[in-house]
Amino acid sequence: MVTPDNTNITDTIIIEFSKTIEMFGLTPLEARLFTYLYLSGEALTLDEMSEALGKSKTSMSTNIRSLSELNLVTRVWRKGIRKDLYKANSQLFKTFMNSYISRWLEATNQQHDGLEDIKQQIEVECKENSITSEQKQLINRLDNILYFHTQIEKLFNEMNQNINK
Amino acid sequence: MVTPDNTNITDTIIIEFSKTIEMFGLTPLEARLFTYLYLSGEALTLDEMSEALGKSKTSMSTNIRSLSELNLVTRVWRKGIRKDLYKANSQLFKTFMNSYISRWLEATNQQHDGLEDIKQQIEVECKENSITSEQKQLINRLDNILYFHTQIEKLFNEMNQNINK
DNA sequence: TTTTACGTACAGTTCAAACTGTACGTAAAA
DNA sequence: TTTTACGTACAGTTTGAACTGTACGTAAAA
Repeated sequence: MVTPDNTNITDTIIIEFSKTIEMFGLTPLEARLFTYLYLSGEALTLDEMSEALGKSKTSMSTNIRSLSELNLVTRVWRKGIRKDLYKANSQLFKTFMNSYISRWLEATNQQHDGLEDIKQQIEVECKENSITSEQKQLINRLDNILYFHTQIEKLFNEMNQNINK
Repeated sequence: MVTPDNTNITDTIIIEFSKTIEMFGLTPLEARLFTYLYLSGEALTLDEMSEALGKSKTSMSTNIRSLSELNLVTRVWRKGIRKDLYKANSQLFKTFMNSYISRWLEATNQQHDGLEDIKQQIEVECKENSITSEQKQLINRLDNILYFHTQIEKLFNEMNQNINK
């Protein structure tokens, strides 16, 4: 090896770090794309990413959009350049945690509401008919599930506070 | 509606609650299976689950095994019954959080180690050759990534303490 | 012992998600 | 204005995961 070549090492880091990022719910390609952007340190065009990762430009477009909606990358403007430029947000912990917590809170809130609706429905039916012990048990379980959601929401709200304090 | 029929309501709960459970990284079927077990309240056989969810027995076997490895369901022994019986662990929050945190810690530890190895490798190479500014930047990014892992591990360790206190 | 009933390994199939290439709309450049 | 360069919608293709049925190993029952 005469000239120093960082390609191998960079690739290895990408593979390894992408595994961690996938834990945050990203697809393998989203993860690879983010890591590549992060390591490169600069804002890149779709064509550059496409070239570097060996994937189609369409795929880059789709995946960078996902990352953008998750607030993990940011579009950058530079005068004189017509192409879109994207860079990875560099505050890893804050960036990923905020994104992750938001998704959890949004999703659990949604499902919490859905389950509350179901509970209403049960209560209406229970007034009309007599309650079987089977129904009683179902209501009990449903209450536990609702409480479970409350606990999750509490936990993630606290995390949110801690991370942004 | 003459006879009270909980089937519709139960199905709706399964659909809704499964969405929440999927957030913990379970597949749709794993989620449905767990929810069904949880709502039924009793220990069930593979055949009963297969019948109830309309999926093959093989599929039940595979998925119940996954849930078991995640410590979300427990195998139950009852004398005189040859079939395997499984019940859902009923302490939802504790059960899911412990399972989830374990997976995060295990995974991030693993990847942390992998990245440390890469760092060693870089340091060896840097002694042999002179360090380019590009390499310097790569090392810096890698350090940030390693620190990111440290932060995640710290966070989940703290969560673990809080949940089991 | 033989027979029966069970769980699961494995190969094949089905289905959904990931990915690509083309073709189009749009906005800058000429 | 026309031309060029870009991002992306969309249809088609590929790939991998989910799922099934059969066939087997094992242990209880007869």
